[in-house]
Amino acid sequence: MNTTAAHTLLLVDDHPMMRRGLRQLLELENDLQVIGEANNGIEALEMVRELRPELILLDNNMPELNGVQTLKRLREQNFPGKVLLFTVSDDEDDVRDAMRLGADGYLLKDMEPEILIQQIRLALQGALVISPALTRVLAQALRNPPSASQLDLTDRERQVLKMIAAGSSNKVIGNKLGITEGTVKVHVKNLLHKLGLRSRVEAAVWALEHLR
Amino acid sequence: MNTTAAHTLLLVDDHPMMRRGLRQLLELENDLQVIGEANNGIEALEMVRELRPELILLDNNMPELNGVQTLKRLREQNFPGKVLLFTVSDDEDDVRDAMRLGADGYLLKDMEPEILIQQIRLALQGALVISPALTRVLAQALRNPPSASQLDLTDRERQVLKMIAAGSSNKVIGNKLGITEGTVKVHVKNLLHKLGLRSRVEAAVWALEHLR
DNA sequence: TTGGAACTACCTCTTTGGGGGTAGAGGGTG
DNA sequence: CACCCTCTACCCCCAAAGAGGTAGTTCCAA
Repeated sequence: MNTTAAHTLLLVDDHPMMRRGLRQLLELENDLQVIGEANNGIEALEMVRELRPELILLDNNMPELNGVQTLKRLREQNFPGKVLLFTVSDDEDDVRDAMRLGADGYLLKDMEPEILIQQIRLALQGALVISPALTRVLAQALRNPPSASQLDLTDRERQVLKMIAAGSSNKVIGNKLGITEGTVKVHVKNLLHKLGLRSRVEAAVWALEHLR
Repeated sequence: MNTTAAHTLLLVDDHPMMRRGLRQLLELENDLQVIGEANNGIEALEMVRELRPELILLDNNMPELNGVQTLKRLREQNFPGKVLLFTVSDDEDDVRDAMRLGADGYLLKDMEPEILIQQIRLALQGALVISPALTRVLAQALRNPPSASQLDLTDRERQVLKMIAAGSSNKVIGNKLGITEGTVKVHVKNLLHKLGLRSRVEAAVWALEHLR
């Protein structure tokens, strides 16, 4: 035991096995204490209110509420602790959104466990920790500041986008939403413009990688 | 120690942290011994030749060679051990392909670790182990036998499919492949028919979920 | 109250996509 | 050899997608 109390951590990941691996890894360190695990963003927000962890390890790819969206909510609620994105995605938009929303770090899951421990300690000391593999992505993100990202889509556009990603045609989408095909085309047009994409296929791919 | 030697296992997953969790979990059991870890299908095939494990835990979603494709290669090489798919995907086609290719089990990553141990032991005894959550999917798969699945696509079709999933138009694909747009349309037509899909968007989604 | 954003609907226009067909060249294989 | 598969290329035809525009409604905030 150290003279200071152990730092309290919350793990957020939709894979129990991943949480298991993390917890067992972290419990070997006596200055780090996992005080909770959440399956998704919604659960995480609830647990944060009760447990007040010092640091949250946040997966990005989760159902209900993804990591970036969870981070946004946390900051809106003035959560005072550290938040580290810990995910497989090295997507430029995700990284940029996370940084803009005030993440304390962005670590990739393919890193060595020992490095992860080290980075968590640095983050707890107030450092901004980023996987070295992301330097190119960060530079790129700085070079393209005018990217809108999913956060600027309207509800309707996000709804249409999800249906595009499900493979639906404009006509089918219109029927399901109770609006005309023409109106759907307007939403598609606008959403493509906001995201800087050129076709619904690109939109579908983008949606699968960024939504949920 | 038991009177019999421990069973030898190979872990195949592209996430070091997931392997870590699995290994630490499995090492608590003295009848199970992890003798190797592979990052992807290619590595797994090499390690199998050297290590001859009794059982392989195989993630499906991996770069280079996915789980189902790795299973196919293993069976072609007459690998005598057990092979369990251990993945997040409950996709009907993946499950069906795995079963057709002679998987000894198909387990979902959201299961409880204790259950996983138990299922591995059953598999080693020769049982066919399936996550209960897959019963509906299995029934569905039996009801739709005429699905072709990715395994029947030609190399060219798979190549075109990947470019569709990258958001490329037929014209762009043609340019990149050095063939006419018309020929690309032929490949798209054939590939859509083989996969039972109706548009390139559906194909893109399918590709993202099944390829790599 | 004025302004703006979101959602809706319609218009025209061009490009792209997808189904159907035929067919030739090259590579295996029974 | 004949047969089959793959890849290539072309044809026609029609549906779908996407870019551009105008414009009405509602609702919220300055």
